Amino acid sequence: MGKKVRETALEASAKLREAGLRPTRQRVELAGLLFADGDRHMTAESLHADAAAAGIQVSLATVYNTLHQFTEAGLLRQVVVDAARSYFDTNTGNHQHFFVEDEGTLIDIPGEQIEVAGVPVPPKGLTVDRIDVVIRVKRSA
Amino acid sequence: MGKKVRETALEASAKLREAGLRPTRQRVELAGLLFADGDRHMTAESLHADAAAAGIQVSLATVYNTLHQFTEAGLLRQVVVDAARSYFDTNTGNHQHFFVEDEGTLIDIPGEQIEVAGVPVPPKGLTVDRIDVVIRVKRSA
DNA sequence: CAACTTCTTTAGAACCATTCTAATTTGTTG
DNA sequence: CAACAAATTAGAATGGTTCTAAAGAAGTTG
Repeated sequence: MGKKVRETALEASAKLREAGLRPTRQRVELAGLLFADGDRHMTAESLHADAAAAGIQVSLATVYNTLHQFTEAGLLRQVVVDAARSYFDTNTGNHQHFFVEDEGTLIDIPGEQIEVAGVPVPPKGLTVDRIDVVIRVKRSA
Repeated sequence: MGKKVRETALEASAKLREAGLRPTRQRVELAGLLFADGDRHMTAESLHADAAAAGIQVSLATVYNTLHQFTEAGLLRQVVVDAARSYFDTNTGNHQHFFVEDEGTLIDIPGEQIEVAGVPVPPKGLTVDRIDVVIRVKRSA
């Protein structure tokens, strides 16, 4: 147990170093929180709250910085589903999402399950960067 | 010419009345601007600017109100592609978008051209509201 | 059309997620 | 450990959006 925590901290440090990010206390601890268990969705606010709950002392500004740096380093993926706030996902692989509009929560749709056909060639001078599929769902009566 | 403008104003008034919205000067003029030519994408700011350029006197607050009312009435569709601002589309039919990230512009992908297969059944208690596909494109070197 | 009710518009304040700033602290390297 | 570069932070600033409360326009009724 104690060992496990230590290991993840070491792993996190290595991961950060590989990504060209200094393994600071805040980054290591946030990485530990983020990549400990399975896939995870979050906003800056929710991560800041979770960190506080886990006893990690980190400012909201650093949470924002970290989310962006992790995203740039390919450790996280940003998910645009809501004009009001930004979501991030620890699952960086090819997958799509359900978005529960009433709750503002995301649910992963694994792997290659969804297939998008008939995508036209983009106009001259443009190349496809990514295809995002969002399935908006509502609580049914 | 004069006649054309008058007609669109009349059409707009009718359309608004049908939607349960009072045909006020602002709403009629904005509708005229929006539904005059073909499909159109906009943000609140851009519509406000276009209105000003067209000599329509309307406050930004009213532009926001109008966009939301038109959307609720099914005259517009909201497109979520950018966490920073909200886009609206006069094309309310079933279609998807290219989003040019460098420019913040949208390009329609007509009709049934795109097909999404393999959508799983949503978790218990949830029903699909809409499926959005966004093809993010970049200016190629 | 007068009187009245209800809905709209509006300027400006308020809001809230996010970014920025400038000063302090921490990590790294020789 | 000294010295420099990079990261963190509190709090201010920003920017899109919403709210507020007051004035104005539209609809209704007699």
